[in-house]
Amino acid sequence: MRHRLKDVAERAGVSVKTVSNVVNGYPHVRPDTRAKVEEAIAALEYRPNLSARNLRRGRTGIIALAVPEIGLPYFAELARHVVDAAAEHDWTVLIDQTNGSAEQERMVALGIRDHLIDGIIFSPLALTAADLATGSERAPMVLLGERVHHGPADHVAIDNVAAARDMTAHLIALGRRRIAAIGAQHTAEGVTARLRLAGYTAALTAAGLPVDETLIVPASAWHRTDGAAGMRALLATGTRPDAVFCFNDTLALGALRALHEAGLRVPDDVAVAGFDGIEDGRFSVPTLTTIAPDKERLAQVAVELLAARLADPDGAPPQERLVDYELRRGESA
Amino acid sequence: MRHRLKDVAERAGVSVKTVSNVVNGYPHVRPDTRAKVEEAIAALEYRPNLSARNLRRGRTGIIALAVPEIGLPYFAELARHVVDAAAEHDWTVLIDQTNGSAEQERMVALGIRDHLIDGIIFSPLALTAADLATGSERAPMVLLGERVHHGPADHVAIDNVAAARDMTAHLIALGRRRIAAIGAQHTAEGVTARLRLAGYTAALTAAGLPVDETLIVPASAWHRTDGAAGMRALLATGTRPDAVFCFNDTLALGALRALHEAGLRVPDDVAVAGFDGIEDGRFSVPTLTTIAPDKERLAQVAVELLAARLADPDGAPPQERLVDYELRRGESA
DNA sequence: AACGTTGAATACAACGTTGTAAAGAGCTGG
DNA sequence: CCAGCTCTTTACAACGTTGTATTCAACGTT
Repeated sequence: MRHRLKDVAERAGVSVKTVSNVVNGYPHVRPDTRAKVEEAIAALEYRPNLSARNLRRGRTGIIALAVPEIGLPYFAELARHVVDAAAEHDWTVLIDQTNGSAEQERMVALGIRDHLIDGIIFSPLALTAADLATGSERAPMVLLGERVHHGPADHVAIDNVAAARDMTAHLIALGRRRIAAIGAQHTAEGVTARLRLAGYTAALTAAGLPVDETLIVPASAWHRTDGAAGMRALLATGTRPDAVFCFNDTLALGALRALHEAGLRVPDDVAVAGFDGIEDGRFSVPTLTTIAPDKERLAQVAVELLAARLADPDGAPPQERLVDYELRRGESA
Repeated sequence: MRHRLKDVAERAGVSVKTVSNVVNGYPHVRPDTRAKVEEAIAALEYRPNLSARNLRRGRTGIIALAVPEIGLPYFAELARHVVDAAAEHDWTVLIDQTNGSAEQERMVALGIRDHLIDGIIFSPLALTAADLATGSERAPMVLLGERVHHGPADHVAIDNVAAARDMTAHLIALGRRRIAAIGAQHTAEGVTARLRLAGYTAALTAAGLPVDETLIVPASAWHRTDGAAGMRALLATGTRPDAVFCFNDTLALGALRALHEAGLRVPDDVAVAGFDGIEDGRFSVPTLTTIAPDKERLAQVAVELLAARLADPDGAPPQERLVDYELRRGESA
């Protein structure tokens, strides 16, 4: 049987509360008492029962990170940084996979698991502000990545429109004129896609270039395979673009693959740009030109916001924070 | 304020226990009573306090998955499958990052966080069987990936030696004779590395080929950057190999990159093989020939073993289970 | 009509912890 | 030597849930 405070107390010859005081670092404990208690703790290998502690304290020390898919490099890298940032607060991170389904995201937003978590960092794919309308009492939430306009929760993101505009402008500056985009989503859900598309068209328009609908390729998901399929579709039309802006890096890696199979050279024949700054892009052949958000900072800010909200639930009105990004040049564009 | 069983009970005009019975699906509840209670639950948006439930039941419904780094594709993909498999048991997965440090792994093994988790699936990098010696009472543990010889816990893995032998034999069958290996680790910790190296040398010996120490390149970590560095080091010696067996896929991707930078063609000049079957390898240029363990099955078996151990802690003696792998041919070898 | 049997609902205690309030111990200064 | 401190330790209750034992009602059987 596992040991409890009571067992430690009996062995040390003190009260249960004194042991609790030692465990929690309460200052007014005589050194010799403390020593006795610590001896007993060590001898019995006592470890607090967190369920009981949580029940009593009303906090669990666990925060959730909800992402579409933990297997995707971007989210995996993000998760790593969130785990690191949360460790600073002695928080444990529980990872929730929503698979990008509105259904599962709604469950997360509704706090199906609240009472188990103190707060949640949520990277929604499909949900809109309306879905997020806070019910009466819910664990504090920080939204990542999307600009859910004036949603009811704190929010951290990069400026997707500006970043997409920058990247497109970069391609234009390289002398490219027929610039395709892969990853458009015309559904209500594709918030990110819409923002990046907006930046793309803005840059084209600013440069006096036409927005050619046939160069805008939709992708329901943003996996490598979708990027490859999109690129193949584009090439199949016969009108070859001289550059492709993919709305994330995995799409871009898929596109690189399809271009390679088609016998086209990157960037000579077609320049390729991505978005997300994942590690893979630094080692692909060719290396990827991409928008690299400061993921570490993103995670830090998210955790900070959550901490503030936890300390004072009704403190400030919902915050909107922007995090820097960098246009990282690789060989692909 | 959040609602409790008591609030629901008052609203429905029944006892607290009756509400609890409804919540838990206890069969002997009259339909009209059940209806009243369910109405109250819905109206108050009642959700059970899991801390209290856990305290009472002695279970938390949470299992931990401890991996070196969640940002690495292999572990990210594995995590995805574990989360899916755990969902079948209504378990939530908490991901622990050990960063491959023996220190942090020991903490996990010692169950620093037990009492919060019902069990743990552990993919150790640095720990040996000795470190894992179970203390008196600890959450059930399933080991992943390494053959910690007759450790005290259940264990799932693929046959690393056989897989490495197969891959090396494959390279030999392609007509390669100077086959390098990247990823060797001569420290006590590198169990996996040692097994894969054993398979490699076994295949060479079986084919009557010499084991050339200068072709065996160590790598302290197995990231892309280490693979690139290893490959460069290999090329710098002046004696070019005609094939490279990298002990995991990220090393291989790094090696591909370094070969590309050196102006060498893959597989014409140098064949490259990896290990792990990560998604990236299907889209790299060239695509990667690799050992692809059945990760989904691996996760399923691990979860099953944990479930069995949880149901009956002292049931069977520690199990050793092997999971199939596949030599997946890509363009690189 | 008394009986056991089954079904439905309840009261109570317990899970292990910590906050509160209060008691005990040891000290200082008058 | 006692009043009035401060420091240390304690008893008790409470967090919200569920298992056990119990009560109460309704039913069919003899």
